[in-house]
Amino acid sequence: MQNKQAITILAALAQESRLAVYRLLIEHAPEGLAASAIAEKLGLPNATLSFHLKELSHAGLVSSRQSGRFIYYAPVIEAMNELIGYLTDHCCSQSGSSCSTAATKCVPTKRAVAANKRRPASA
Amino acid sequence: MQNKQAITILAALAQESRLAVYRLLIEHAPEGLAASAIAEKLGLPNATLSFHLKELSHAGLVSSRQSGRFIYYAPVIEAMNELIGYLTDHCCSQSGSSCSTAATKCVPTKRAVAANKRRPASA
DNA sequence: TTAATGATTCTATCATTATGGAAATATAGA
DNA sequence: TCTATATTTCCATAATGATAGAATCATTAA
Repeated sequence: MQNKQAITILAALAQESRLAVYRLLIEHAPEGLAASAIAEKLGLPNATLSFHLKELSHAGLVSSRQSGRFIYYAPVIEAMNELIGYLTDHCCSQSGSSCSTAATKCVPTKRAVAANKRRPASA
Repeated sequence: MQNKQAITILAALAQESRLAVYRLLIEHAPEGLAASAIAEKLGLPNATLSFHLKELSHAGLVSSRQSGRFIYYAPVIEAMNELIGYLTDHCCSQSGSSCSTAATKCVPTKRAVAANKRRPASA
């Protein structure tokens, strides 16, 4: 992960509405939710939600796929895993001590992967 | 972890200088570094660094301890662990699928804990 | 107490981001 | 086509954040 990319991701999440959107999408991973469903659940105006979804997409935190008149947004788990690595890697490496680090592994089950393939969520 | 706290932490890290400071401190965990050492390594003016260190402290991401004329800053690992949990918990819980999640465990070794006790880094 | 060093606060300026109404752009069904 | 629905873009306003020089505070040694 690059420095700029990490900042983009962190900035994308450092906003109340976007953080709420992301956590909502995490719950609904891997299929995701339509923009209209997100707006309803979070009580956000369409324009505001669209603005925030663009930010999240640009950061690579969510992907989108069109399905009829609906656009489904889903979280990109790998982006989060890379961010966590960027933030926690090399802990204690410059001191006499050391840390035991373990990357977060939020990996969909085989069943979930299959479901995702049936409705792919490409950016 | 509370919503507001997560946003405070994310916003603190979503800035180039602060992210660089944090990652530098992670490398130097658990003892940390003096403000002057951070400023020198990152090429930041004192006033600017002080401003950013205050932000990181306020977010609970770093702690500080005075030692003579130096103030040492060290990362608060537990804050990062809580943030990661806040961002990744309940993944897939609302869909038919499920995720295997694993919290990052950046835990100092016994030896590191002992070293930290000898030079405590209280906020 | 004086001088030197480390660190923070004050202050003004500059830059970025959030908000949401209104208009514009798809898409699907009749 | 025409219409309703889903979503995005445009835009102006408001709010927040970053920067760093200068002044100030804190600590230590002489």
